[in-house]
Amino acid sequence: MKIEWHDKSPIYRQLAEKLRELILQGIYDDNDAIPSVRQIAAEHHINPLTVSKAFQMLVDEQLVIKKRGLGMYVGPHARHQLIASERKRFLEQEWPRFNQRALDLGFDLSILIKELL
Amino acid sequence: MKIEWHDKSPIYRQLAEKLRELILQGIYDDNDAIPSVRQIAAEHHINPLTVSKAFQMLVDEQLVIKKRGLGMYVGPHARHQLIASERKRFLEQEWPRFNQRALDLGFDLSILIKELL
Amino acid sequence: MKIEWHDKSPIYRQLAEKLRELILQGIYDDNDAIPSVRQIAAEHHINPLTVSKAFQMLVDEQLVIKKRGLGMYVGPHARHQLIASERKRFLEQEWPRFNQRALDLGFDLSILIKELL
Amino acid sequence: MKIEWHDKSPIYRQLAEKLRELILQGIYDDNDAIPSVRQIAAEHHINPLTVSKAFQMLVDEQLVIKKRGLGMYVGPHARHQLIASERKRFLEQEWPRFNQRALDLGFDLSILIKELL
DNA sequence: GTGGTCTAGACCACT
DNA sequence: GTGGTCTAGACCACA
Repeated sequence: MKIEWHDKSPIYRQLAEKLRELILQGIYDDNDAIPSVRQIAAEHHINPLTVSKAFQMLVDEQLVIKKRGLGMYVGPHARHQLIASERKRFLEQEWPRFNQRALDLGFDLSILIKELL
Repeated sequence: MKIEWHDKSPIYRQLAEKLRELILQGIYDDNDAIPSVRQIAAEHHINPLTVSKAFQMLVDEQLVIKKRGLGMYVGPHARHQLIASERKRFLEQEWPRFNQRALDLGFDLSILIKELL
Repeated sequence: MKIEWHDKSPIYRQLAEKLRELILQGIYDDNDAIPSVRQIAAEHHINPLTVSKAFQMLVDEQLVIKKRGLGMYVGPHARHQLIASERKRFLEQEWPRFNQRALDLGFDLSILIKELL
Repeated sequence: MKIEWHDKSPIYRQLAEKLRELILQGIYDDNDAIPSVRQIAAEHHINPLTVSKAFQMLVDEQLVIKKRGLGMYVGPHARHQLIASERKRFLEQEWPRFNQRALDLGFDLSILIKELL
């Protein structure tokens, strides 16, 4: 879990994406507590405000719940919800776009897949 | 060849990407002259400096050659070079990343492909 | 570190060259922060965009690294890299060209050198 | 004698420099006729106006003489004059600058020269 | 605070 | 005609 400083996507998005990944993989399970803003900020040498911004994204997506005075917690059905929404996005957006791209470059995906096995 | 004004990616990148596409498709063939900065700027209601910035990217990638006082020309092996580099990037970066992503979400790509047919 | 306004070479190149020099001499050491675009612009009475252009060159050469929202930093091995590339260019290009030039004009370089001592 | 279109120095300067070189080496000797503007323009696919501009530089330096209705001729003492001025420039400008540059990069010119032998 | 993008308009060198 | 450079000023995202 490293931060790419040299640009690309903003730090707070990188962080949010990584937290989503941890939830998706069940490393942070439903209802688990999440490390505090300060903890994460110190660990990655990030400004705490930036960490907050990442958390806010997750709160807005209802993946994470703020408990006043206690900290952040993974939402009760966060994992299930995350898997569902990601699968939807994959099928509707990533897959067709990727498929088209492969065609444009003259690749036959079914052959590429067979080579993987 | 339209500019998406509300896109997140800057105009000059959009423009560069579209020019790459035109070269890739052979619409601008090797050694062809490319419409002038001012022409493109007028056509799309863009500032000439913005168009210049797009061209500069392509010159840096050696897809386009400047001839002083004359204008921009497609590089001698631009198309071939472009196809090669794109295919390389696809195989080394996009394909593995996409494949991993599908696995994480529990998709079997070979089944998805069969459904396409 | 002065700007030559009446020089043939553009300001942004002069500036880039001067920054390279400062890195080469170790005045800006590896990983150091570099004065901000606005600061340099104010100091030399240059437009910030012009300064940006200079920095962009250095970023492209991987001598300088951008940290989003924070500023520019000298790359981790910038100095070493700079010395190596300059020495290479000297031996491969400047030295043979200069040598040929001296021969054409009928100079014996080894005599010139002795006179220096 | 090739033209570098991809930038660097302007075409007319490149051409003038190359003509100077030919005179210096005695390929165009004193009082010789020089190929016409049109001839050179056709040979190198250059605009005749550009060739004229190069000639004008040489005329201004009194290396070349225009004979109305006849064409361009190498000046009567062109070669001698050229060698003298180039040698002067070499000693006063190129040599010290090159020497300093070598020092900055940590090269010992006298050793480099010995290796040439 | 940082840099990134875009504009409008000016002036320049080159072909 | 071509592109290159520079300015002044605006607005934006990011940390």
